[in-house]
Amino acid sequence: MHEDREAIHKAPLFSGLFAEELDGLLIHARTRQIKPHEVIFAEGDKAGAFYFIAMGAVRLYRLSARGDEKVIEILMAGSTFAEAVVFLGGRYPVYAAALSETRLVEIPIGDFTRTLKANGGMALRMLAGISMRLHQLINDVQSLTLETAGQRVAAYLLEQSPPDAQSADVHMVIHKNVIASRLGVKAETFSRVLATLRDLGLITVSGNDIHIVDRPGLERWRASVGT
Amino acid sequence: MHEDREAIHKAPLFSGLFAEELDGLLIHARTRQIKPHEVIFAEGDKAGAFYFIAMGAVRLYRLSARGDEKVIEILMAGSTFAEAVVFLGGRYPVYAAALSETRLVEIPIGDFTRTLKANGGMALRMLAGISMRLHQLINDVQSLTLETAGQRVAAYLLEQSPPDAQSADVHMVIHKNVIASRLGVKAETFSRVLATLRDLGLITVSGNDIHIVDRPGLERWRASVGT
DNA sequence: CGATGTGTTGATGTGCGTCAATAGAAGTGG
DNA sequence: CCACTTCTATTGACGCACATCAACACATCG
Repeated sequence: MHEDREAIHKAPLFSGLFAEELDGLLIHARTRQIKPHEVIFAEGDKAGAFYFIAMGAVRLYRLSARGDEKVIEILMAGSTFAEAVVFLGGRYPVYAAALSETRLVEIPIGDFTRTLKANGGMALRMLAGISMRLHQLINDVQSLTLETAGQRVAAYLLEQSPPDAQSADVHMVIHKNVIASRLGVKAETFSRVLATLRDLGLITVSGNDIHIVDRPGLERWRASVGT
Repeated sequence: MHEDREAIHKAPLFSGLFAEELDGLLIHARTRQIKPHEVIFAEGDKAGAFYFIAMGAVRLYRLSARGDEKVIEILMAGSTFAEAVVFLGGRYPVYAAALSETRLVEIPIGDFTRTLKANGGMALRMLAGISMRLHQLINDVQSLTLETAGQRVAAYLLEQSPPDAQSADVHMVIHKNVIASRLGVKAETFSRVLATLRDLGLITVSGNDIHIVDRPGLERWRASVGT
């Protein structure tokens, strides 16, 4: 049926569904091809669907009154987003835009509620997924208020690499200003932090590839200084 | 059965339950009396229960490595909290402490999952509740990164009063440093912002009571300046 | 009435944003 | 394949919003 049917079935939210249930959900689904920077939906838009990312990447963000942007979340292929919108009065609470050439599967929320009610397991998986994002946001709030810019950047590098490694490589697929905004930091500051980490011999940078030379050292730096 | 049974039934999460279902959930519930400042659970504690506030108030917070505190949420009587913990690997992601003399109903999560699975409506209400808090946290993240301290304080005053009123009264039941932390601001700064708003004739302050003299003016101040 | 806790106000410091200039990297077209 | 534009990233100089440190005013309470 859908070209991305298999990939969709692997998404956490849908993984427990029977084939027929999934097909039912996808009956009215359609594929959308999105160009880089193209806006998928705007904050305040009437929400009629949620999305699965078959290919590409998406950023969710908010705009301030003055037009400044804060990236709330960066999503890669295989993720779903805006599922929770079903419960938020039918308006999207954020903007969504493509970071690169992206293929989305747009799933109308139509009778999604009914599906959820009928399928207890799916409701639980959705609760699990939303709870994790809740937890993530709590972490964000904490680090935005209690940690320095340096600590947030260090934390980002650390969580992008396996916890128990002595050294590791981080490949930044997306533009640095997007990552910076996600971390609640200006691009310039992000750049400066990487520079000091490089000068300390904790990392090496070449283009979009960061090599963490001394992971334990980076952890220590994060805990102690952060500046 | 439970002395607070009626109040519990009014909580959003439980309002749709049949009497027997509620009773089933409360079989193993017990009441806890908590003194001001007493810690209910700590971050990282093994999570065995969630809570209903029958009386009093509770703050959820995080601690930084240096011991600084950020209040994530302030909860009043009639609210439930830590429901989502069922889906978070069994550890509380925050601290919880009483703000005043407080009576809690502690509900073991034991067969909560089973109840959820059986009762589709309850799962949906829980999804709705968690989604709202998700939305709230997105707002927090945005205002922490894109708004000034003054704007956050103004926003707080505005959301504590009816939207369409010309003037209004805000009674601050809890200590100002707790509110300040909730807003991501130091107590001194909170105090200073209130002082400038007073000097501008937008509010008057007497003890824990704030009178908003000119709500539209406060909205305008928030939008324009915030400093 | 001292003691302890909570809020206000002043003086000073600083982390990070802002503004600006430059260097690369990448894409475009002849 | 090379000029030319355009975009992203880096680095420096500077300023400001807010934190920090500190002194004081006022409560409340034993």
